[in-house]
Amino acid sequence: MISQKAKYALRAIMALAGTKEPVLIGDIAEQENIPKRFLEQILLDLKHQGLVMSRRGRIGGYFLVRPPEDITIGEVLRTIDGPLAPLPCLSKMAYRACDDCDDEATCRVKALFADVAEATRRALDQTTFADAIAKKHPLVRARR
Amino acid sequence: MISQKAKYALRAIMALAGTKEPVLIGDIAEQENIPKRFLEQILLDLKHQGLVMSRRGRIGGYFLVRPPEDITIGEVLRTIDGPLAPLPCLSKMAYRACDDCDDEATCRVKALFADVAEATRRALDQTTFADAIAKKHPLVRARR
DNA sequence: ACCATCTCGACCGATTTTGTCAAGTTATAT
DNA sequence: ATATAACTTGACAAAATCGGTCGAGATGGT
Repeated sequence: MISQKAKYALRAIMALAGTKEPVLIGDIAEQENIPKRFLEQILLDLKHQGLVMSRRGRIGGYFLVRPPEDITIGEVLRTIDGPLAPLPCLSKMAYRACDDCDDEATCRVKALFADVAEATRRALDQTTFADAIAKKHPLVRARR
Repeated sequence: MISQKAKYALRAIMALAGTKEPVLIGDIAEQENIPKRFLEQILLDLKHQGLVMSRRGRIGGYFLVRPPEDITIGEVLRTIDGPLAPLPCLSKMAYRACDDCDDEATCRVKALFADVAEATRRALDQTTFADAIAKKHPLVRARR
């Protein structure tokens, strides 16, 4: 399960996907029904990660750095929820040894999850926001 | 990331995979370095789910109901960590509407995750414990 | 210079995670 | 029979995470 925070982040990005003009935090919050002060944090995280940019002052707001078809779910989830691998030792982007693993080379848990981790990584890093917008209505799904 | 509890459960099952004789909780706990009282809870959950059975009294212990090659990671993870879909509305086994979703049919978040959910489900439900034991050493991995 | 807006860090209650413990109940070897 | 090793249940609790709030300040268009 993804976190509520991640869900907000995804919705915020989709709210920005329609326009090139900066959008106010307040407008995104209202449109997507997200607590404003919480959304501020989220957008800040996305900004630090380089997914969005902001302009200050009057007529300020947030906007996407790249077009929606170049942004993957994986990037957003990693930014908000942290590593997406099932085990720290299987994370490509944020490798970390498991606390209780003495010999990673022969760890059966790691072996068990190797293919799973690869499959989910591929899925997450291949799905872009263009896909979501394209198949807005499940009944008229478009194949990529 | 899977929980520590799930990791314990997986290791416990692998500890049972070698024999048909009942294995003592204490022995599993010691061998796999799992807190005993905690492991009791975990095994109980697995038992309620029908993955393992137990015998009481002297010469008691736990043992697998099915052979390792018929037990998938998905079953264990669902038992211990709950639904494995990224969104409640995408769970096949434990469907639940998202709290904040007014129209599921046009929900862009759901659309975004449709393929991801399917990919991870397939991976989790196709990987069995036989696979893990087979490729204990990553260097001599066997293809299924 | 103004002021809407973004930025930063601290804080906070509720829930989940990761266990621990006590008091039973059950089965079986002897 | 009965002692005993083992399973079962439920309550409890410290620590981490989640979901969100708040105050004060920095920034930049007009």
